[in-house]
Amino acid sequence: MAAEDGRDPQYLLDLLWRTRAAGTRGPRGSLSVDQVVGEAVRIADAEGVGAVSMRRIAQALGVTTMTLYRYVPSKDDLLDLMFHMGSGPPDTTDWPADWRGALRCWGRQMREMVVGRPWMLDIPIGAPPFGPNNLAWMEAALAAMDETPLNEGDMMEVLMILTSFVLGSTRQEVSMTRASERTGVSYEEWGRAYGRMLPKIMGDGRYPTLAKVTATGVFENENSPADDFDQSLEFLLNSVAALIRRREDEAGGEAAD
Amino acid sequence: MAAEDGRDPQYLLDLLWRTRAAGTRGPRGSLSVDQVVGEAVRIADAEGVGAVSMRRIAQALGVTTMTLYRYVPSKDDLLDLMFHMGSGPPDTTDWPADWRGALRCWGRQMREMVVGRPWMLDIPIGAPPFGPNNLAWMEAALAAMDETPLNEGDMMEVLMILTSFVLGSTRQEVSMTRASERTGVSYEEWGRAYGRMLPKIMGDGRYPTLAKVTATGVFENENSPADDFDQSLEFLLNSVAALIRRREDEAGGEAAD
DNA sequence: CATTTCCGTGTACAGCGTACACTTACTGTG
DNA sequence: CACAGTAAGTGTACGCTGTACACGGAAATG
Repeated sequence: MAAEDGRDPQYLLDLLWRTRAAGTRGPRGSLSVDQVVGEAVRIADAEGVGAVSMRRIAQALGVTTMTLYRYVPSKDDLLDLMFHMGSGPPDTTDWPADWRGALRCWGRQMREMVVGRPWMLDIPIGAPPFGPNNLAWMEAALAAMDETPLNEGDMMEVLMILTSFVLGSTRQEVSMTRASERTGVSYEEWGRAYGRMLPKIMGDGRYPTLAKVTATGVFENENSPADDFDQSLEFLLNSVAALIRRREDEAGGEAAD
Repeated sequence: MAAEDGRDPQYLLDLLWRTRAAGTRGPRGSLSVDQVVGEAVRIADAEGVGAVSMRRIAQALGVTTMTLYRYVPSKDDLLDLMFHMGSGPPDTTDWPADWRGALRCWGRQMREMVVGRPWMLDIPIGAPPFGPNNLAWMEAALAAMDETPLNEGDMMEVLMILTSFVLGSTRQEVSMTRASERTGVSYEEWGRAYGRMLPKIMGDGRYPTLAKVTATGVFENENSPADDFDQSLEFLLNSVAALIRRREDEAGGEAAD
């Protein structure tokens, strides 16, 4: 059956959306895709994505390894599913009504989610983010901007920029904390190793501006990652505010037309 | 020897910067770290990071597998090195002198680099980006902003936001093109599969805003990825310009003080 | 009941990263 | 020049990975 091929985009989408046909004949399966992916997520939460193996999942589920392939076409697809389902939808219950407050909550919550599940950043990009949860995140951000005079193109652009920023900065943050964990010694040790490197950097004249900037002590700032994140997020929200103001002016001009 | 441990941050930094002690006794090695990493990069360029294995590299270099471990402590570290060296420094020769033009070139060139080496996005984050090439990229952006009234904190923040944006949006772009490649059928097929999905999305009422936005046909826009990127980049540069204007005003106020 | 369908299993294979013990060849020192 | 001392490169081996394939048996339909 061609539809069983994991490479068929339709198949992966069906997997994501639980819309698989599911023939009526024969015995019912004892597991579900959610159980398989859920167990994989549990393992990744506990020991990182490197600890996720088909045998391991199967053992935890009390079945043989090959059984899993009745529910998931391949491990690559399983990883895709883990990414799509591991995120979960945003929790919008306490969000304020104004666009800026809502987007702020959106960004913060997204950061927290990824920081809490850093293995999501390790999953190589397979399919574009078209799962239910990803769409829910998109929906939340778009809904926040719906009341503004931004047009659809604007909204998509802002969404894209915010998403990139959140994932990118979180990625950087995780790389730091992980470097400490992996080497067993913390921030300070890394800082000292880096400090030993700095003279060479300064010395060889290849990075004059960087040398100047580091000399002012920007790297020794003691802000928490969350604070740094918030600050940059406000910067971006300011830009969005400016864009909104521009669109307001345009609308005003049209109305007067 | 403790320093030989790949987990020592100092060791990795030495590897990055080619500052290893290199005892004088005994036979000289026939290879170099650059050769090993270079071959790994060549394989990744040709067949993706998944095709990079120690045996494969060794074979291409005409040595046994275990020989590689004389130059590189582990495959994880090799991947780190690939990331750090695969990027190469930016080419600033044709960049304009004004900050905006320079940052625009910086962003575009960075995108092109990653699009040309998409496997860089597949390497799980190991160490923070403290290699010579990464610092060169930082230096280039900071140098562009050096003439502006931005303070050091501003500059680092802008650098961080721009980097996140470039990597994040490129990541998204690569995920799209790769999904087509992996499934063997192109954009259109994915579009159709997605189109078949859309009614369900519209129907279940969970994504009203998204439904509204997609209905306006934003997704059918035929802009090239590069155009979309440029547009968002300009948006961010506008924000930087606004920040610069604010700092100018502050400086003016101080001067009048 | 007969038949179709498909779940779950067992075995097997090719490939992976790398620990370890070893030979070999080179180099600086006595 | 001879002799350590040192490090380069090799070969073998182990435990792990993802998954192809063939099979037995249970379940639901006609």
